[in-house]
Amino acid sequence: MLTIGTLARKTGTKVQTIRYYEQVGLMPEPGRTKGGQRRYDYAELDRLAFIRHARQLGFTLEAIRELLDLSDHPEKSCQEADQIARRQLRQVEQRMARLEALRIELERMVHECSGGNTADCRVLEVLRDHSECLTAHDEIGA
Amino acid sequence: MLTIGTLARKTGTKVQTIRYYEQVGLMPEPGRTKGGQRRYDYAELDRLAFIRHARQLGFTLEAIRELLDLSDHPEKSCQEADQIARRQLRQVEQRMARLEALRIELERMVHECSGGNTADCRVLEVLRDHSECLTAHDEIGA
DNA sequence: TCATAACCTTCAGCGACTGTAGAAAAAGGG
DNA sequence: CCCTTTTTCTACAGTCGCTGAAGGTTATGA
Repeated sequence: MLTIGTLARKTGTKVQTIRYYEQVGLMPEPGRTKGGQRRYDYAELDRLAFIRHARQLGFTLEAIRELLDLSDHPEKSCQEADQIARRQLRQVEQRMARLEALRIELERMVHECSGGNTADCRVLEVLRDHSECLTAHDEIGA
Repeated sequence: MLTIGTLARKTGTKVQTIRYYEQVGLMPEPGRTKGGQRRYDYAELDRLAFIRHARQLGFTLEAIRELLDLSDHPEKSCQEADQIARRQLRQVEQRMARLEALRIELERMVHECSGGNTADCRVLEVLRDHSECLTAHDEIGA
């Protein structure tokens, strides 16, 4: 039987995060000691490791919920899990494309900065005048 | 004199967002009609355009606050603005590197999926067993 | 037995918005 | 001038995925 702290250490998770996962229904309500402390078994450790790994790959908690559900039903088709992963891959690719556009623009800004005073700072100038941008970067929060 | 809605349309911002920027001190408190509605002039339009453009380039509101402050003081050195932009560039590059690691892992997952049932789904399998990963992806929220 | 480490619940806060409710103001047409 | 519609107002709750803190209780090892 594992305490929440042990579980946290083994998975690189904060204790509060585990309780949070329980609160939002990603982790089951575990057994308790008669004093009210949570006690976990290895199935729950595996589940948490799964969640953390999926988080590291950028899956949202909602997507992880679906993946866990699929994982709990081995007779279901793999297709759904595959689609969730593909969706995630597309999102990562899109984010990368957007970041690349930003990177180019930022690079141009800092390379053109000659180091005078802000009155003729290229960085500020570009920010002031969008039309100076080469690339379109319309969406915020890439 | 521009209404908040006009300002919103001209800059591609939501009306609430403009009010939010005012609340957090990024936008000044504008003049009001005797009925209490906000009225803006072109200086405020420029300021909002600057903010939105910087947001599109991924700058945080805190960084934008600094950039606006520099922009308001043309006699200051350009160096600070340059450093903020360089910092942002580094962050973008770091995020891209992390996303690239994720992309590789996700691609491998979906390519290996053969389409059976979830019992032997590669996607779920990789998520279950971190040791199957080629790359390290330790930080969450790339 | 007792110190202290780990645990408990509850709630607030982060960043950057977004949405909603309910009311008031402005603008345009008849 | 009146009426309708659109816009604006304030205030507050919700989003995502945690994280931290306050203040109290339980478990553990010496």
